[in-house]
Amino acid sequence: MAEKDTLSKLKEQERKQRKNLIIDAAERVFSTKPYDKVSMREIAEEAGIGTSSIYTYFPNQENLFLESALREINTFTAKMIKIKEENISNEAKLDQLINSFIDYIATHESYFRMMVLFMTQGNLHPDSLASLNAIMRDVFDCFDNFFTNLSYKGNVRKLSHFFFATLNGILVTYRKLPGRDEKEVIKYMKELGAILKEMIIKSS
Amino acid sequence: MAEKDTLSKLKEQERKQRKNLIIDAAERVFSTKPYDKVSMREIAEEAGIGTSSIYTYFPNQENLFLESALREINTFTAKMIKIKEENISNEAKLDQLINSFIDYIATHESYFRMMVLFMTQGNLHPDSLASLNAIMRDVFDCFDNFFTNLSYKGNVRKLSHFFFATLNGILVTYRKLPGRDEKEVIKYMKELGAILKEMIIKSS
DNA sequence: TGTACATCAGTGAACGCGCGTTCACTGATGTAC
DNA sequence: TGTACATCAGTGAACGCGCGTTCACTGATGTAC
Repeated sequence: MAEKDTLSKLKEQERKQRKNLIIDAAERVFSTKPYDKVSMREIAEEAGIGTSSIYTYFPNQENLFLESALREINTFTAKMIKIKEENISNEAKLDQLINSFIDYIATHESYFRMMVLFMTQGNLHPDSLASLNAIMRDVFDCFDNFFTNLSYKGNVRKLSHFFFATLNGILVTYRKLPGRDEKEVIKYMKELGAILKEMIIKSS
Repeated sequence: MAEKDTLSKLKEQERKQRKNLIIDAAERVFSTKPYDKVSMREIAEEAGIGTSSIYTYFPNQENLFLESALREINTFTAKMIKIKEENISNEAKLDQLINSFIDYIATHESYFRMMVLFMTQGNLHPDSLASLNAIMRDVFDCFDNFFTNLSYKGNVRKLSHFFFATLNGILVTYRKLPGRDEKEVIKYMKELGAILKEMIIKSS
């Protein structure tokens, strides 16, 4: 009985590892083009497996994309927590948070676009939606914490929503500026982020 | 000679009218589903013509979608100019501007999503890109005007960019809130818009 | 007025493509005796 | 140790679908004489 349990646990672990290998491959593909141009065939090829093998680990495309996005969001949350624990002023933390967000999303655009899609579209499978909401709650809790430390006087959660929306908006709106290269674009996005910071500091 | 000219002018007008009829049909279809689920066949059916007839007036799908979006943006710009000319305080104007933007976009979601796509994707035909940029310049000029009247002390165009990004972000991010109906969503988006207003007023 | 011809918006059917997904099958590995 | 069997991850080929677009053609309208 106990042996059987550990055996099935091992199998379960193996399964998770292989899922992760596929997600790794997906991540590599996503970094080269917008998510909606990415096909199951391409991810399979990058992972070095047959296309149909993906379906041994993921029931369908939505699920693979979502699990991939969730892993990515978790990575970012970890980054945020690190910033929170740094030994610098709260204002400097806010500054770092904004700039990290911009840097991170700008280099992980597919995930960002995917998340926007998931949030906007609303056709997600209920389970998927629940996972996504749970992870987003973590992100917002993290934001809340920042603003509470800044002793913001209004509704903290609402400010977090506003904060998130503004950063999303900056990224969505100015990702491609005609005639400017990536570096310049990111620089400009950070300038807009600085306006956000100033406004929040003034409101605190 | 003169007759030929007027004749060809008439033809040109007719052509424009028919293009507009197709765009009308497209608008109706776009109001029922996200733009990326809309097909040429569907627009043709709504317009009561054969699918291939669309190609008499538009070279391809991108062009039809873009012209449709441009017409829509112009409508909104006209709305903004109307607000600007109202006989109310500058703060009230800002308030109206934000709320109109949210109302308008929330009920013209396809166009909004399309615009986001056009701006984010950057694969547009150069001519299309030029048209889009021209129209966006008008929009930003309009915003600039508002903020100049508020005697904003910083870089006005940059504030316009920030303003636009934030509104976009609010719309993109909170369009579908799980468990809330459309009315509640719009109300919440306006609450977030109010935060934006407060912050801008404080910065002026 | 009547006739032959030109123009051109509009058409339905078909083309070619890429996609997500399924399915019958393979072959390596583990298990039982 | 050897043999028969079970399991199951992995596979390539195929299915079915919907799409944007093209193309040869039609038929109404206008023009020339």
